Amino acid sequence: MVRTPSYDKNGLKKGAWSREEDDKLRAYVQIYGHSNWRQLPKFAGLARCGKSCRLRWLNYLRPNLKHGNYTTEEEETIIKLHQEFGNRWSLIAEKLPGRTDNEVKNYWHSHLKKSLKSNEMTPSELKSKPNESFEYEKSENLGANSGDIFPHILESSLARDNYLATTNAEEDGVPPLVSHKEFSGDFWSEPFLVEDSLDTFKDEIWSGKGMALLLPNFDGAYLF
DNA sequence: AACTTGAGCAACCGCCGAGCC
DNA sequence: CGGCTCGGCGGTTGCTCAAGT
Repeated sequence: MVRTPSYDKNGLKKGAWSREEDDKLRAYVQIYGHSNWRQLPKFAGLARCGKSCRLRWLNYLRPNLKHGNYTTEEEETIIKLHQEFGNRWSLIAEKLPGRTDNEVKNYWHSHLKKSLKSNEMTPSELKSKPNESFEYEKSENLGANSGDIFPHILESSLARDNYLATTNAEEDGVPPLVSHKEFSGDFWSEPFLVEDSLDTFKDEIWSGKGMALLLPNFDGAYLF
């Protein structure tokens, strides 16, 4: 389900994100924010491009994200908004709290698109006939009323929940990240550094004369 | 049991527009 | 005004795994 990690010619890592990288990115963004995605990986100690970090944050690490288990209401909203806006996934995702454009897009392509292609029924209509067999795959030419699509979707959602149960950091026995507010106070003698001062800050760290930057890691701490 | 196929989804790629100099 | 940088977006790809043969 994830790409094999590899390195490009610039030494930047590509492919699946490791738990450690997730922790680093989450910690950094929650402390500093993400005013500059291009510079972020450098300061966060990640061998990733800014775009990759941004995508990972937006699609997976951002707080309040929902995964899997699309409700009938959400499915209907997606269908309705897609009719209205077309492939404007970010626009559609805005109307679905906790959902990302990437997730909506994937859900559309893997579930709703082919469902609607062969069946004009709404999700609620389909769910009201849960015992009908799932036939549309075998009978693409049958058109409307060719089968029950959504039981298949729900089954898939449950499968994804199982997947999440084993990969979700919090459910993995990892404590939730301390919020930015909780870091204020003793954690930083200088809690927030503006972009300009970061370079100096970093230089001092690398030269060994500065203080160590401790970012929270759930197995300890990151030391720059 | 071994192999094949297809679904599902995370992540990458390339383009575009906004903002800045 | 033109060039550059950056963030955002949509399309596509690569990989895993479950189901089917």
